[in-house]
Amino acid sequence: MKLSANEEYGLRCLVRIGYAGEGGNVTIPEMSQAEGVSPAYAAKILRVLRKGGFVKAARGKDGGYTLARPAESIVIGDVMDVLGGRIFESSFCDSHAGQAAICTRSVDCSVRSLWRAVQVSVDQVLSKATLRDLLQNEEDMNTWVRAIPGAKGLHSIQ
Amino acid sequence: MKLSANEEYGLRCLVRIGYAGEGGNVTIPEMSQAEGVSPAYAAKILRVLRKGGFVKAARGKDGGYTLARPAESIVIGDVMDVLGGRIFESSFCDSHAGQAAICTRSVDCSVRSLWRAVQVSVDQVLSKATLRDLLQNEEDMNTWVRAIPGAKGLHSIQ
DNA sequence: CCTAATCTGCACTTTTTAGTCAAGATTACT
DNA sequence: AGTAATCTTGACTAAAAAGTGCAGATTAGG
Ligand code: FES
Ligand code: FES
Repeated sequence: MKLSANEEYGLRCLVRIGYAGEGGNVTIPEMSQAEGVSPAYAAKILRVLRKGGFVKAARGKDGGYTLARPAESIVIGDVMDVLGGRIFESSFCDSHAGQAAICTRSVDCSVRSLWRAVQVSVDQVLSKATLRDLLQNEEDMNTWVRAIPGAKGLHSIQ
Repeated sequence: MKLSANEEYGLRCLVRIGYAGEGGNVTIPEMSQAEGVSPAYAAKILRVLRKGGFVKAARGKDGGYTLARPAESIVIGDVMDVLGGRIFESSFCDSHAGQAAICTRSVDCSVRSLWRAVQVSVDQVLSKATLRDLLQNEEDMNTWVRAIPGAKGLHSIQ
């Protein structure tokens, strides 16, 4: 249950494009430099974001990437789904099925229930976060996080 | 942010051993059969659980695996840490640092703040779940999940 | 039309994770 | 002691994810 490289760099690139603001565009060499990844790799990640409909690219001289829509309409949960998939997908239990009583695409599996709970818990945070929320500094972000309704316990973030 | 094979099978094996109850032991061939993985792979996973201190093994004829301590004292969060690591580890931002203003082991990174929030959110569920909780059927488990204090929104689980 | 700056697509290599194999060590039973 | 059932270990192979390379397409500007 770790973040994949795709998720990490993908989100960071998206934030960087968001920073450029309406009309401002960011090129692959710029992002490569800023995030410390190779241009080729940045390009690969950007492709995923583009195919996901979060950014659009302009080719040719003076080209680069821009947000495909306003930052406040880009939900981080959706971005993460595209970049790295979900923790709990029901297909998982089908393909990784065992043979005995529990965990056999069983209608009665407590483990599956737990995964679902974890997924819901994550969604609770990621579905409320938009790119707009990330375009602020860490302190403001922490304030935002503490304000997530129903996310008690997150108060432990300092 | 997907479950790794280690996490999935590891937890399932642990549950299976838990089912055997105090004194009851489960062998590698049995687990292999039940979970639909090869004996060798089951052995590899069990080793992780053993080194993590969750199960203990008895060798020789009539050997097998037993819980190292009572199910209610085995916290699933701890098991997951051993099986697959955590979503947000502060070392991550050091090793994957970029070079520009944001995300450079920066003291001011909103993305990092979000990862922390997600981690806390997951911990909220996994630190409250013990193996005992998993040794019940899915329906009871769902009831348990809904009762997590502060986990509003999890009510959407049906 | 030419050039330089840019994105695009796909195939490739490297690294990590998943999964296998085989030889060895331990124990219960006779 | 001998045998069969069991776990233990480390090295091996296979698959997936991460990361690279390159030839091509697009655009702005002269
Ligand atoms: S059915 Fe998927 S974990 Fe049990
Ligand atoms: S410092 Fe780690 S994501 Fe920004």
